[in-house]
Amino acid sequence: MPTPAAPASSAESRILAAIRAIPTGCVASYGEIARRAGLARRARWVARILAGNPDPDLPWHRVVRADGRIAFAPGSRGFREQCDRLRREGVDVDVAKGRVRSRPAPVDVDAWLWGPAA
DNA sequence: CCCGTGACTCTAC
DNA sequence: CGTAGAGCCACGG
Repeated sequence: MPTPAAPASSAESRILAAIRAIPTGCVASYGEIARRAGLARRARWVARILAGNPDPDLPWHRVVRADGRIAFAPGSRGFREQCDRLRREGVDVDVAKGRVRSRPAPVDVDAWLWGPAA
């Protein structure tokens, strides 16, 4: 066998790579990550992978819903940690709404990524 | 094999 | 800008 820590599948590893590719201070949606990994319509799968992801270095906090909302339940531990991590990176987060506040989503950008407020 | 579940998304109202 | 409903997909019982 190659390595005991080998990825479960190439698809999964592509998803993880897409998440790691999100620049600091930016966020991307589950669906966009899936799309980038060549797996359209697999947003829920991305979520499932994140839920079981053991890698502490993975920037999971940069992944949010398509509308910018935090996927965790408001007030939950994951919710607070994600808000906190994003804010530390300079992302403008509306904690009350549980949503990333940013400039209007650019439709023409190849990467559906929101930057920190220019 | 059917059914319920979930860190989702899109369309309608 | 907010809620409601249906669609979607992988997974476990």
